[in-house]
Amino acid sequence: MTSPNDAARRPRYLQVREQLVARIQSGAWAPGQLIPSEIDIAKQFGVSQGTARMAVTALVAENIVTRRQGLGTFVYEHTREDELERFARVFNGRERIDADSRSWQPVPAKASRVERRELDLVAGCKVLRIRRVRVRDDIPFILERISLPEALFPGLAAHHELPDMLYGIYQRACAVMVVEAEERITAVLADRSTAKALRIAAGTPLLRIERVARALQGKPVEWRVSLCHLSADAHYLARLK
Amino acid sequence: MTSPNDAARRPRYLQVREQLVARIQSGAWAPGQLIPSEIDIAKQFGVSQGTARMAVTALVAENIVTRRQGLGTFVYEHTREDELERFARVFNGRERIDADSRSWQPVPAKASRVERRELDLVAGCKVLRIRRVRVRDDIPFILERISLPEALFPGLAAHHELPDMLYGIYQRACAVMVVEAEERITAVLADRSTAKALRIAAGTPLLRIERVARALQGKPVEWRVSLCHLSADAHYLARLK
DNA sequence: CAGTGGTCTAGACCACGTG
DNA sequence: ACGTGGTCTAGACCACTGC
Repeated sequence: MTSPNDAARRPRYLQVREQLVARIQSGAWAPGQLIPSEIDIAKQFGVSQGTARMAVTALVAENIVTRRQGLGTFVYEHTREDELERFARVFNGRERIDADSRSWQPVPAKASRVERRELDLVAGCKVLRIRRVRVRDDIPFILERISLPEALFPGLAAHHELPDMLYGIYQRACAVMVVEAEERITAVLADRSTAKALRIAAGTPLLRIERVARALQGKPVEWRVSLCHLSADAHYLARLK
Repeated sequence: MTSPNDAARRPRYLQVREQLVARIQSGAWAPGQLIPSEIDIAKQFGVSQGTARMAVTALVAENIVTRRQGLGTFVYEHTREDELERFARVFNGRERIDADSRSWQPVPAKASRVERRELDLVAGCKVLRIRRVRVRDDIPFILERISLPEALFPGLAAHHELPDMLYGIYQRACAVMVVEAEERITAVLADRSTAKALRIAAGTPLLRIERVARALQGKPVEWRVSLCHLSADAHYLARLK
């Protein structure tokens, strides 16, 4: 049954979707937590199971929620494996490269012009900066600079040793759920300091990957620039559909 | 009602999906053609509209078919705009770069070892090779080698001038529908002949993009290697979800 | 076993594009 | 006005998981 004075004529299932997002965003439903069954959702919102299901399906498509048959539907939780699968696009032959990383402690600073633009911040905002080298079999191959809006990541500066995959930390320690990212890729030559950090010759061609990661509502929450020295048959893999 | 002796217990909607794919693959429904309405499909296969709809939804997700509200559902047709949107990932600032191309006529040849591996061909198979330079404002910026299994592209060698976007031609002239692709990306230095073709200095860093495009059933139908000279704020854009 | 998501039905009405 | 896809209902049974 559709109510007579329908709010802006938005489909019911999208309205339900929005309410569900709100509960997740508010933290009422924590990462990894079981959310109500489709039938319960239907009852709570006064819609049929089919409509509740459409709402949940939308969330699944956005990676906000995960369905497990026979178990239930859970708030998406970043795991190491998951983050590798979704966000680590550098491969060695057919194998995904998983790296270790050696990072400096996050450093607070006033956001630069570029940081303000990429992270959608106003003048005067502060950021946390992380620098690190990612290694594979003790061989450094990615030099990385990461910037985060300080306001969204309270307490992160206290972390001394950060893991290689960060989005689990963002989610658990700071309640920031990364749901998508864009990467802009170019080819550059290693300058002297980069070459030194990666233990290669200056002038070696590198892949420069600039990523902006976004949370719910498309809010940019991380800007990172990675300089990658790809050996032999290593490459960045993109899927086009 | 589900029949008692259900074929391999595959969901009905997937069985319907398969039948629809078969009709498209056979050419019974041509590119751009209107396919039967969901209600007609439901009647033809003896299922409800909901089930027919699930089958069509699966095809939409695979880019095999396109829904247009109020009009109907159509077999996917590669247009220039569409191919740009889906497959041209090189941008200049926020704008997608659309190029012109100057191509040599396709040349038949015996498939090399690499071509056999990438295109999944047996020894002795032949390929068509296309070489071209893609230009923007009369400035060459991509040098490209393309290999196609000759068996799938009869008559293509007769084409003298090929457009920059090829998948429309593949589809209309050769009934090959590209539905997905993978790109492996690395950074390389321009060698002498590449530098000459792109009118740049040898040793300039280039983006090397190696693409395998696939048709229905995951069959590889095109292998291409692009060497891209990206100026100023040009870049390759990847979306991660 | 009970409860979940996954599939499926047989309807209904709405929103949209074309004639 | 008509036919399309888009939304929605109120059921049903199946397949899977954990207890």
